[in-house]
Formats: sequence, C-alpha cells, structure tokens
Amino acid sequence: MKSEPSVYSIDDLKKDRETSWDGIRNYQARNFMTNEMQVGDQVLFYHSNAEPPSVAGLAEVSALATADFTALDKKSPYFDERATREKPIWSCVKVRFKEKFKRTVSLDEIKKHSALSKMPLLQRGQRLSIQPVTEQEFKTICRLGNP
DNA sequence: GCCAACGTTGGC
DNA sequence: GCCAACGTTGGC
Repeated sequence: MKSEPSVYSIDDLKKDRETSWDGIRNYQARNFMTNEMQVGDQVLFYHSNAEPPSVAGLAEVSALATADFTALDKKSPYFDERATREKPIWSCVKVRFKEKFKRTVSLDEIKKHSALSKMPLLQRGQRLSIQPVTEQEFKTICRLGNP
C-alpha cells in the first residue's frame, strides 16, 4: 500500500497504531480492498513521492472494507459529490501498524533484485496505490528491510 | 461507444 | 518542476 509520507507516513501509523485507509478514489484499488483483502493480510507500507521512494515497514489488515464516509464530508479533500449515505461509492479497510524496517528498502534496490522483477510496482506506468504482492516477494523485501 | 481534453500519480 | 502514463469525463 502506497502513501506519500508528507500526507501519511509509517511514523503516523506507528503513532496512531491503526488507521482507516480512506481517501482511495480509484476503482481498481477500491475493488482490491473490497474483494481481496482479508483481516490479517500482511502489508508492505510504501512511501511514494519520497526521497528515496521505498518500503518503510509492515502493517496488517485489521478490518474488512467498509464504506468510506470521507466521500460524504464536504470539508474532506476526499469529498465526492456523487456519494450518498445509502451508496457511499468508496470503501476502505483498516490497517494496523506492525513494524518499521531497520532499513528502508528503496525502489532502486527493488529494481535491482531479480526476485522482485515481476512486482507490479516496477511495471511501466503503474500508479495503482494498492497492489498485490506474492509471498516470495514479501519475504524477500522483509529480508532486505531486516537484515 | 469513441476519443479529445483534462486531471492525477509519482519517479526523476 | 517536468512529464510520461494512465484514469476519468463528457460531447458527439
């Protein structure tokens, strides 16, 4: 799961312990949350638009997707005028902080690692903010983060 | 249903 | 700050 650290970083999650992953306004990402994500699923917390872009640590899904009511909040940056209480359109899971890596795993490092070459993150033009990760990729990145 | 225009993402 | 790539919107 990607987040810009200037908006919400892994340190913010560590402080909050748990957060609603709200504000997702992309159908593919939403569908992934509602259709795929289960409580207990392990999450790589990726800092996008960061210096350097990198995986900063781990979180885990702590609640199934439910309506994202920030879409109804006119004061929210995530307000969507099409959303109603009956049909909020958008959804979000909750995630809980697990750990910060001892060292961040940079995008550059991921690119250089042959076992990680298939990750969607590296595919051309890939902007999706929530992406699937295989168990092997997950383990490899954990090993790089906690050597 | 096509597609041009526009907005967003995110690495660089 | 630039811009490639992609998603969305809306006129037709």
